[in-house]
Amino acid sequence: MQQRSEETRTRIMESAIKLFSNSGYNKASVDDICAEAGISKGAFYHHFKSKQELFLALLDGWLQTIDNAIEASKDKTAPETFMQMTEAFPYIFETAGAGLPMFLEFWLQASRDKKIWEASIAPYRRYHKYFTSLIKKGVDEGSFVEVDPGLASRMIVSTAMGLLLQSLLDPKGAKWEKVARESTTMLVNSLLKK
Amino acid sequence: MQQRSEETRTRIMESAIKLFSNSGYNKASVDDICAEAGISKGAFYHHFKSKQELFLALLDGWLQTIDNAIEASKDKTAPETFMQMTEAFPYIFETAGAGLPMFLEFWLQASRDKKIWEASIAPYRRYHKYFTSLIKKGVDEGSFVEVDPGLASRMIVSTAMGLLLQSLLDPKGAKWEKVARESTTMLVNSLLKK
DNA sequence: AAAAACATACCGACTGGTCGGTTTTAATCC
DNA sequence: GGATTAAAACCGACCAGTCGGTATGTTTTT
Repeated sequence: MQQRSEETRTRIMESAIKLFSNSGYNKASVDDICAEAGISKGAFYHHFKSKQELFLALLDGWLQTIDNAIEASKDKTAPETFMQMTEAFPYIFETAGAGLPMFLEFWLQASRDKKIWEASIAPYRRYHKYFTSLIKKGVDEGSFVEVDPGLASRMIVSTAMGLLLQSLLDPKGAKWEKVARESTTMLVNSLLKK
Repeated sequence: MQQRSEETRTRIMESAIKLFSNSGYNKASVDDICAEAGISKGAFYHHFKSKQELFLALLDGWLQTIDNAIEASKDKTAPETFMQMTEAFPYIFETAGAGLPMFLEFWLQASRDKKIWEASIAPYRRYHKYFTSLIKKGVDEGSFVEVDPGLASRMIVSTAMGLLLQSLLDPKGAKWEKVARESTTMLVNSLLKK
């Protein structure tokens, strides 16, 4: 039965997320990951042909969760979608401490590793397209003022990313969840037609 | 004479910036840095007692340039300062490809290394304070609408950081300099009293 | 000649990855 | 349904190479 195999694979990936987040891609050794997962090196290389492939698998899973979130808000109006996003903020910032360094790790690796870059850039562009069309929809619906949807998309994503980055650097420097909510409100307000 | 010593130290730091940017902190070995600088390992450890200390020195220099820029705009009005910042954008995005991974490296290391974190967090908070007081000044002067200066400061920094991050991931995905200029205009416009 | 600046050879710890062997699993046969 | 078997899953010792850092010696400066 392949259930045990499945479990092992999952344990490897979970351990990797934990260690990559805490120590970074380079510092977290394959041996460390194996120890954390409670398996042997042989098992590791049975499931993943290299450390990089494991990283790619992690990236894939992460992108999948985003895709799912987007899929879930498919048939809502533009403002509704934004409101739903703000509701996710508490959860995001709660879990940010653990997941964010991992996210940054993705970014950094992508800027240096061609393979990883190609695996990242396509979904990233897809998300930008989605956001752009969402804003365009809002403009066409008449609920948003007339802005350049592409530009607004870049700005919103930028604000979100920058906020997350700052919360990572200085978790106790501000009530980040509150800052994020107010920032979104401010952004959406400047977007909404009065 | 200590001029040669000074030169060697500078060469080490320049080589380190180049290699850290291209390969990252971990992958860029001390040997690599020495080879790039055209000096020996002995010379390296004569000038820096460890690899981390070199990194800290780099961070220091980088923060210094920011401090200088702030100092230069000391006695201008708030809107003027913002306009001056937009003028620096072309230069920033031109050199971003080389310097940004290094910047991200700072960030990532800071989130994991207590020593580096302490060296980063103090200046970071200082900059936040500066921005906040700048916006507050603008509000008091009557040129800005009444916003929460702290919140606005976080937002502006976030947008800048997010934009830089995006330009790093996808340099050819947009005309980032233009996006940055328009974003600033949009932000300042929503801040300026009509 | 003293000290600062630099070079070279080297060390122990650790890295990603391999490999031959062992156990577990599940389908097959009697 | 118990024995058989082959493949899948797993183990852990091991390899070649790399790393940051040191010890010791040589050159250059003052």
